[in-house]
Amino acid sequence: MSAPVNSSLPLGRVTISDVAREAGVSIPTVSKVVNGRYGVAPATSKRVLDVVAALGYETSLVASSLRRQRTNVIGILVAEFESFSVELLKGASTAAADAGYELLAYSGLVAGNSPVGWERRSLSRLAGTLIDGAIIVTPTVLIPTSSIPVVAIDPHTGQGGPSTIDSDNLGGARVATRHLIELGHRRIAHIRGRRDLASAQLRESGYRDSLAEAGIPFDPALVVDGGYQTVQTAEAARELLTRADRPTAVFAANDMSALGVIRAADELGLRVPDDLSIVGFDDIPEARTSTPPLTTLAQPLHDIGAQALQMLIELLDGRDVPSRVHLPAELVVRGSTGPAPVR
Amino acid sequence: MSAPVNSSLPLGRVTISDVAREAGVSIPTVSKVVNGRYGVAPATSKRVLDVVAALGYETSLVASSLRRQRTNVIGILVAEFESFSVELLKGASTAAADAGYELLAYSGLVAGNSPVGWERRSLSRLAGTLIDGAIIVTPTVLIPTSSIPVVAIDPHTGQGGPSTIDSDNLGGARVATRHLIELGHRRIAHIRGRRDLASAQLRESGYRDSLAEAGIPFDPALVVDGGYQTVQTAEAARELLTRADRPTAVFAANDMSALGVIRAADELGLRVPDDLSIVGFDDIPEARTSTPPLTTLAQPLHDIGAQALQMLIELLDGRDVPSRVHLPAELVVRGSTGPAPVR
DNA sequence: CTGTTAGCGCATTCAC
DNA sequence: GTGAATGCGCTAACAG
Repeated sequence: MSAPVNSSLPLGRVTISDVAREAGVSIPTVSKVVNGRYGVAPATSKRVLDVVAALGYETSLVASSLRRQRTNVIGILVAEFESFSVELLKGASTAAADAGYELLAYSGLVAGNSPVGWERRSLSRLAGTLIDGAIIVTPTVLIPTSSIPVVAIDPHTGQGGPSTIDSDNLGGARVATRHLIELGHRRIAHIRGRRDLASAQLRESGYRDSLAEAGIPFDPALVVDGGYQTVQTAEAARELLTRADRPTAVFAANDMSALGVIRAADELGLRVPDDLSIVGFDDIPEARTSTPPLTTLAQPLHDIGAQALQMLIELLDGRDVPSRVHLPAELVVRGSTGPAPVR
Repeated sequence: MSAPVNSSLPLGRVTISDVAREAGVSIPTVSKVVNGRYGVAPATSKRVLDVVAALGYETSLVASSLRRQRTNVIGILVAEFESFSVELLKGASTAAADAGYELLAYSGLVAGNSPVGWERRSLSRLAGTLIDGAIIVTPTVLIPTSSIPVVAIDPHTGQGGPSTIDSDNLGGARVATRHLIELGHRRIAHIRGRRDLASAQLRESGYRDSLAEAGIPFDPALVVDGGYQTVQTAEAARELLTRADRPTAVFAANDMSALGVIRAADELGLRVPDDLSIVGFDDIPEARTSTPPLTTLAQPLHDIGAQALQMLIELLDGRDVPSRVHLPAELVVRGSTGPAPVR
C-alpha cells in the first residue's frame, strides 16, 4: 500500500496541485482522472489514483462548483434547526439519498430585530454556485425570481413566487375547531401564528369558518398573537386565561404555541383538559410527550420534506411541477382536549 | 461569455460586478463598502449600499471563502439526517446562534457497500474553504490531522485524532445491565452496535462488566450484531428469540436496535415486558412513543451538540480544549422492562 | 494522450 | 479614492 510520499507532505488541505506534483503530471490530468474523463493512459491514471488514495485527496466542493454547472448538492435553507424544520430535513434526507443527491442544510445568522428576509440572504449566499436547487422552509417574504430552482415549504402568503408545498391548513384548522365545538365548547380562543406566513392566516380562517358554521359569533378579544413560539404564547396566554370570562378551549396555531398555553395553564393552576382544552397543529415529536399529550393536527412532515425534494429534482430535470401542492392534515386526538366544563 | 446585462434587474444571481456597474463605481469599492473597510467617501458608500439593497446583493459564500481565511460558518458532518444526528443538530444550532456562527449541516453520498470513510470525503470537500471548523457525528474511521479544527461526537475507537465528546457509554451500559439483573433476569442478551464505533464497544464492555459483577457467566451465544439499525436488529432478534432457551431480557446497544427487538417480539407474539424486557440507549424521541415506551439510557443529545460547538469555537479561537469529554448518561425507566418471568 | 491557457466570483495587493 | 493585476482550486476548451 505505498505510493511515493516524499517529505513535502502538505500540512494543510490536500489540493489538486499536491496530487499533480506528487504524481508527476499536470493539474488537468489529475482533474480528468478524478472525474473519470476519457483520454488518459491507464498507467498514468493508476499512478494518479494511487497518489489520490495515499494523500486522501477529494475535490473541493467550493472550487469545483465555481467552474461546474451542477454540484449534485441540494440546499435546504432554514432559519434555525428546531423540531419542525428538522422533521422536514429527515424526510428530505431519505429522498435525497435515494435520488443520489447530497444534502446541505444551512442556517444563516438571523438578525435579532429583523428576522424577516433571512431566506433571501441565505439563498443569495449559496445559490448560483454551491447548490443546484434550494428548499426554503417557512420563508418570510416572497422569494424573487431566483437563479436556481426553488421549492418553498409552508410559504409566505401571496401570489407568484416559487412552487410551494404545505398541508391543508385551512381544512385542518376547521377540523380542529370543529373538534372543540363538538366537545361542547363555545368560548374558544385562537392563538395566532406568525403573521407573515400563509399557514398562520389559513389556520385563523379555518377557525373562523368553523365558528361561523356552528353559529358562534366571532370575538376578536379571544384571538391573541403567539408568533408560533412557546415563550411568546405563554405570556399572551397568561393574560387570556386570567380574564373573568376566560375561554374553555384554545386552538393554537401550532404545537409550539400549544405547549405555551399548557405552560401558562399549569402556572395558573388550570387543569388540562378538565378546565381548559387545547388543540395544536403540526404534530412535532414533543406533542406526543407533553403532559398531557397534545391533541393536534398532524402534518406529514416527513412526506412534505421528501416531496419537496422530489419536486425540486423534477425542476432540475427541466420538468414542470404543480405550483401548489397540499398534503392532508389529520386530527390526532390525545389527552389535551375534553368536554367543556359545565357551568 | 457573459451576456451584457442592461440596467434593469439582472436575470441570474446578483454579483458584485452588477452592483458596481449599477452604482457607477469599481468592484473594489463595492467590496470595501460591503465589508465595512475604511477609505470610501460617505456619499459613495451610501450610493453603493442603496444599490445593494435594491438588487438584494449578498456576497457569495463560495467566492469569498476562496480568498478569505474565515467564513464564520461551522460545518456539521453527518452520514444521514436521522433522529440521532438531528437531535445533536438542534443543540448545535442554538449554540451556534448564540455564538454568532452560521451552521452548515452536510450529508454526503454514502457509497452503499462501503459506508466507511464518508466523513473523510465530506471533510475534504468542505474543509479549508467553505467551513472554519467541523463537527463530525459518529465518524467511522480515525480522522487524520485535518487542516481545520475538528470535534468528533461519538467517535471511532482509537487513540489520537481530534477532540471528542460523548456520553458515559461504559457506565451507562453497566447501569442498563444492572437494571435488568435487579429485576431478576439472568439470561440477558446483548444487541451489539456498529463495530467501528467506540460507543458500541464500550456498551458491550459495560454489559459484560455488570454480568461479571453479578456472577452471571458470559454467554457468547447471547450476543448478536444489530449494527445500531432497526431492520438489521429485527432480523437478528428473530433468530435469538425463537431459540428454546431464549433470553428473558435484552440490552440493545441503542434505541434504534431496541425498537428492532420490540418489532421482532411483536411478530413472535412475545409480550413486552411480560415475556421479554428490553433496554435501549440514547433516548431518541421515538423511545418515548414506542409501544411500550422504551426503558433506556438517556444521552443529553442536545447538550452534546451544544458543547461540541462550544469546543469547536474554543479551538477556532486558539484555545485548548480537553481531548476527551464525557457527559453523564441517565437511566430512564419506562414500560419496556419488568420483572423476570417466573419459570 | 498530455500540457497550456483561460476563467468561474470575489478579495486583496499595488500602483495611479 | 480608483482601476489593473493577481490568486484561491478547479475544470473546459483547445493546442501540442
